[in-house]
Amino acid sequence: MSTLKARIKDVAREAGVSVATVSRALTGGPVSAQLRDKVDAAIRATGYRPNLSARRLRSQHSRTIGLIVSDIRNPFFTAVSRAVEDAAYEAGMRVILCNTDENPEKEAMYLRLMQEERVTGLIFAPTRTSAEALSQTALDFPAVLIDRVGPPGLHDAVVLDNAAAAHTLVSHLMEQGYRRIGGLFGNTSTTGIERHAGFAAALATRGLPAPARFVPPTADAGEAELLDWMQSADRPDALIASNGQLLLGVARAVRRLGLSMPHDLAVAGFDNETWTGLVGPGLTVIEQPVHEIGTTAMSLLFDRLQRPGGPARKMVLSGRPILRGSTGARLRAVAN
Amino acid sequence: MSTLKARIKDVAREAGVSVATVSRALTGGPVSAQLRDKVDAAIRATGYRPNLSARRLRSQHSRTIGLIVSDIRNPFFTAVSRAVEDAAYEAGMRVILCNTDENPEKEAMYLRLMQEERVTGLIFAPTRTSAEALSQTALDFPAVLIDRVGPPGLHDAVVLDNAAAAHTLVSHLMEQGYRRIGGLFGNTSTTGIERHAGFAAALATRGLPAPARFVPPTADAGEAELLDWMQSADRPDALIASNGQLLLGVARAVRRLGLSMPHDLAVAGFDNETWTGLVGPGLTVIEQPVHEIGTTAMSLLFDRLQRPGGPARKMVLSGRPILRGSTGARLRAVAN
DNA sequence: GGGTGAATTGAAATCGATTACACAAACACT
DNA sequence: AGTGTTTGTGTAATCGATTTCAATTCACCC
Repeated sequence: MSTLKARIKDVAREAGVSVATVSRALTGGPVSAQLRDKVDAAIRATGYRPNLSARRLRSQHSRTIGLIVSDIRNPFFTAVSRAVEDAAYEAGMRVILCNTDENPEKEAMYLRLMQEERVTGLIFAPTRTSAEALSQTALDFPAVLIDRVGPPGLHDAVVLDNAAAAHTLVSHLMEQGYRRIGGLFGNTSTTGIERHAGFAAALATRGLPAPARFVPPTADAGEAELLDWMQSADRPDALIASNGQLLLGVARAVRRLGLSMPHDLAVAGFDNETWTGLVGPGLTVIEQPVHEIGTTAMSLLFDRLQRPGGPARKMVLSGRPILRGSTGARLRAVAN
Repeated sequence: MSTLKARIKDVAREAGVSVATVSRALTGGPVSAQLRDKVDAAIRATGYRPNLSARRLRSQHSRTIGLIVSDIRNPFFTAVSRAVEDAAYEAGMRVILCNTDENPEKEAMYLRLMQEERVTGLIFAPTRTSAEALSQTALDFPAVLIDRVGPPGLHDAVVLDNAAAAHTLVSHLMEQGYRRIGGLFGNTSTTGIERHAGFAAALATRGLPAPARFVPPTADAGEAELLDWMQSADRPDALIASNGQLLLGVARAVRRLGLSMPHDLAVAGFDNETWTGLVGPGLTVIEQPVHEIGTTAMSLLFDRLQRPGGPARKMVLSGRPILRGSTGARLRAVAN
């Protein structure tokens, strides 16, 4: 009954055995069935719960994995983190989640925290700046980078085939007849750069210009940028947005300007968030395998823990294009 | 340099002081400036990071708060958890996040985990079943319930004024001329019950029937239920959905049936998720003060930690109605 | 110049568990 | 019967920090 205060020593006294026996009963060591029953009864009687800090200290493994993302409110990271947490708890591990807000200082601080928690491993979506710094910092535990790549060869990684996905979207838009295709990219991560590369490469195949703007990856920034862009001279007639937040901003700007998709502006983007099928004619997007990204990251991490040596592995997953009305076929003369 | 292995003892040797002095330098105890500098230098030289497990074990406080929600992918909980985490890290505390999927067994298991982690406090959104069981279980730490109420007088709580909010939505619909107003409610939490009460009360003021359906709080369940409902005889011409997931399901069903809002069906719901202004004519919703719910819960928790005695406090926050086109004015004869 | 008190410092106890080691009993095999 | 092995158990060391307690220094004040 008197919880909180019961220690293993109390259980041992109650059961009339040594603390070692209680510990063994707890952790599945060799204990006779008879004593095991006594211990179980004593645990129930005392309301004993093991102290995980003591256990971790003595056993020298934390059974904890760290997860550092920019913002858990971003549905992409939410979904990934859910997959990571499920896999972790499944394996009897805890997760420590940290939000960096794309702030390199916070990233550095949380990396220190991970050391202090003696995490077993880390899953990390670094900003561009700290992805580079990551080559300097030696970590005491294996890390798997997700979504964004770091210095090659140093850490395991799970990423989308960003260039290919962007290429797919742009090709689709070109097939639909669009020629003035703009791109809105996040400026804090390597994904923005890679997606821009695919975007530019696709347009280059037809010798088309590739007007691009890099902004902070937030809905507000995306909305403001598009409002500005659509009122400028080089207004595009099709647009790709390099992540869910920017796509949300774009959808807001489109509504605010009273534009209709795809007639006034064709729109395509990344991240098949819950609502993308519901706005306007439906938004064409690249769906990222969010759950697989999380589970794959955990698999890589567990593999690495079992075989610490070995070369870094990079897992490249493909996105799935979901074509909807926002890029709908439009009969138009070859424009421009 | 040699990280991972440096213990406080190594730092002490390197600095030529005792471990006690290093500890005091670390935690801001009384140490002369001279020795403090030496210790700082030794810490840098050794790459020392304190072991939080050891620290927690000895100091007997974990500086950790637990957060148990049903599903972090629900944007409501995502936003609340972000607020909680920010407040916690601000106060130098860690957060342990757990997802229960509305499963009472998982809830019980995670409550045990909280005991084992010796959390300083807990923030918890219980299901209906475990909200009741909560009166039995004595916890070793203060808990603040959020979103959903437990047995009165036992724990601090932060909730929305659910009945009033639902009443507001229904009144608004009645003012718009709707008379066949249905309600779709979640069946796992007390919020569904409270919102249903406000819904029924509002309709009762005009002697109108209050057809209600209770379903699992998921988009799929909401969609399926509405598809069924709209093809039945007692089809409503206005509907309220008691949370964001159900509202999402409703929006999907509306689109799938090719209905137009509000002409074929007026729709109102809870949770002003990012996309609610973008679908159809915009969805009328009650916006919950998600961030305030999180910060208020943390405030209540910290207060409670400082003054352990005292009566349980229940903080009731108001939702903010956001009227949009999905319930837009419609000139119609007094129907039914 | 000696007594008083405050400020630093270190040695050792302690937090609550796991685990190395020793040992006893039971068992198997020549 | 003697030896070796396995199994179960207890004692005590240990993990890496904080904290108690006592000792030392030093300034200050009659």
